[in-house]
Amino acid sequence: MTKVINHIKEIRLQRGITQIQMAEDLQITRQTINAIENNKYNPSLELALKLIKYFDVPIEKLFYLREDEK
Amino acid sequence: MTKVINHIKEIRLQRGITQIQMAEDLQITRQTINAIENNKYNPSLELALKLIKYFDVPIEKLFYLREDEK
DNA sequence: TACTTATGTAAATATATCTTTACATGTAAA
DNA sequence: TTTACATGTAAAGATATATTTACATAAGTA
Repeated sequence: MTKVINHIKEIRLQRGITQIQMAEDLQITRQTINAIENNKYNPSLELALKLIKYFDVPIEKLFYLREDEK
Repeated sequence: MTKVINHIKEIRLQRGITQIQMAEDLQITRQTINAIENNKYNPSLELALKLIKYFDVPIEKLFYLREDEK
């Protein structure tokens, strides 16, 4: 079973940005950021592309696939 | 308004792969491939990452954001 | 203590993504 | 013409993604 892993929280903290700031910058809700950081669900492709642009990092620094048991 | 543009059909045809072949390789339905190629909806992030891996191209060759009127 | 800020979380709701089944069209080959 | 193959499409249903509103906690500070 394949899962998407994200490193949004680490990168956000490295840069000293709050969830609130991110939510405002990206025009989404803070709860969406929080849910994604805490792996409640994956962002849509559109939001993922915006996140890549926002942090200006190559995609593999933010997201990658992991093969899991079950 | 932001839209996700994809170049899956072009790259698939360049490589001489059918929708049916892709669907089998990626373990999804042919209708999903077709719908994405014809912009009925965007792939999930998980499927987008699998597509990048499948074609072995940088993400910007497959997907990018376009700012649109309305 | 009281106040503020950042974060985690929950429920209800709306919309998006994907599957299954099915039918249609176009093209190329026998 | 008939057959096979690739593609487009539609409806119903399941699950995922995202928003809104609201409440909670922890840490830092006045």
